[in-house]
Amino acid sequence: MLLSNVKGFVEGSRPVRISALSEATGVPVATLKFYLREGLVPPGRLTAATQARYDAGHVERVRLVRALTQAAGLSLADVRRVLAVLDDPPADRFELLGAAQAAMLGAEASPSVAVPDGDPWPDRVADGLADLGWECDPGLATRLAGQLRAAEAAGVAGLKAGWLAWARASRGVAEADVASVPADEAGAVRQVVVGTLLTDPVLATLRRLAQQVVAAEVLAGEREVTPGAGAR
Amino acid sequence: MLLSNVKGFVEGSRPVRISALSEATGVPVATLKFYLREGLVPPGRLTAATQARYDAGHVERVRLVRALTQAAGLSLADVRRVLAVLDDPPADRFELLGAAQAAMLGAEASPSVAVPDGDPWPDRVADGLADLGWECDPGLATRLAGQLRAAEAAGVAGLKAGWLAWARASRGVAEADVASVPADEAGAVRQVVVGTLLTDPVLATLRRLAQQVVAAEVLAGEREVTPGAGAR
DNA sequence: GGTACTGTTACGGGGCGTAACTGTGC
DNA sequence: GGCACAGTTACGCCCCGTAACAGTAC
Repeated sequence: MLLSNVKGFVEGSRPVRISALSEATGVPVATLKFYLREGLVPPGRLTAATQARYDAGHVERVRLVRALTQAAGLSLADVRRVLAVLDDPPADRFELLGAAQAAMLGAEASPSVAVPDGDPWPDRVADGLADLGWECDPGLATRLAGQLRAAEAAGVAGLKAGWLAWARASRGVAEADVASVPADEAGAVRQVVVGTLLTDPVLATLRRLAQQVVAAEVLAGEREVTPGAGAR
Repeated sequence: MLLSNVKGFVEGSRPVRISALSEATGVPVATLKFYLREGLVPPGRLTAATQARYDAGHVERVRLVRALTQAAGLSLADVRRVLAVLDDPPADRFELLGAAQAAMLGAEASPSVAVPDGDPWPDRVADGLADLGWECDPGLATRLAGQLRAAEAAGVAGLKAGWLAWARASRGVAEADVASVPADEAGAVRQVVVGTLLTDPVLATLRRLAQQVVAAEVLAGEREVTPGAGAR
């Protein structure tokens, strides 16, 4: 579907009917009606009691919903939260990031597995963040501790040392993230929320790619050290 | 639920009945039966036609299934694929990583959004990986291109420069990953598969934490440069 | 013989649409 | 007057369990 220049959306993109909206986005009319019903897409401008028009904003909105559900894997309930922040962005730029992130935290699995009282992870995380000089939202830190605990409980090794290494690497990611945030208010929210959500899968893929590269190097090194010998 | 030391699982953990398995894992009996039916948990050892025993392996298996579904957000179909690899790990250590990763690629959303012919991303990705000196699975590279394309189509900015920065940061993550892989065959598969899946959410959280830290620094810098002025 | 199991079948609820229906406008 | 459209209601599919049941063992 090579769209974006479809019947009636050539450029000036004057308002169109729902069938054209469907063509422009590749989303079935019935599904568009469903999104309208659910309030994920704002209603069209009524030209009569039973006639409505949709504009370029609707096209973008529909595409956004589809991107968040299909590419980022969000549920419609999560999408609703995200859209709420986009539609009503916080005025203060200092609150922006927090609000944007709060909108995402419904997603991402990990239904806040409660951490039992004696668990060492909350302290470890707090200490580690302090060592890094990271001052941040305690809610996120708790979340992190819970995730680490769950992984360890499932038998994952190397977390104690690993998570700090990951944290340092994450700084590099975040620097690229922040550098790409535009100056204008609305654009900033959108970039932070949509950008982060849609590029989380990108990072997952990059991690796997990098694992392949690093593993290949390590294995090559092993071969050199113990030529002719198998693994180990 | 402070478990792991429950009735009958004190240490020697001789085989027990399903109700004890339920108590030990915190999973309802009906759900355990469902998992057994689905083959996600191997059947117990029958002591009579209608009596079975479950051992420590079952406990671990159930916990693993729960961790993968609840903490990592996998569907049961994905869990099934992962378990298949764990149960029958590739013999060659060089194939191990590929097989382990293949088992994960059913998850993570992004249903392989087909990239249209004229799209620049496949070439950009190929060039970028070549510049980095990364030699890796073309399937993953294609996946990456598709994800980047989807993000850009949704209006995310800064990807052209950003993804390379992320790639470099990902190397650091992967080094920590690979360093934690144990020498023995079965343990290695488990660590790669389970470790990666369960710590993807950890990385997402770390990214958000790092965003807060970096953003705070940048905003502090802006304040210094333009004292008294609001956000730019 | 009552209770705790075994395996099986039937049912339920949430999520995400899709199809069908009844108007109204052009 | 035939067709496209608007809004609504009903239905369907998949996923993930849960409840209920019949038949053994202890």
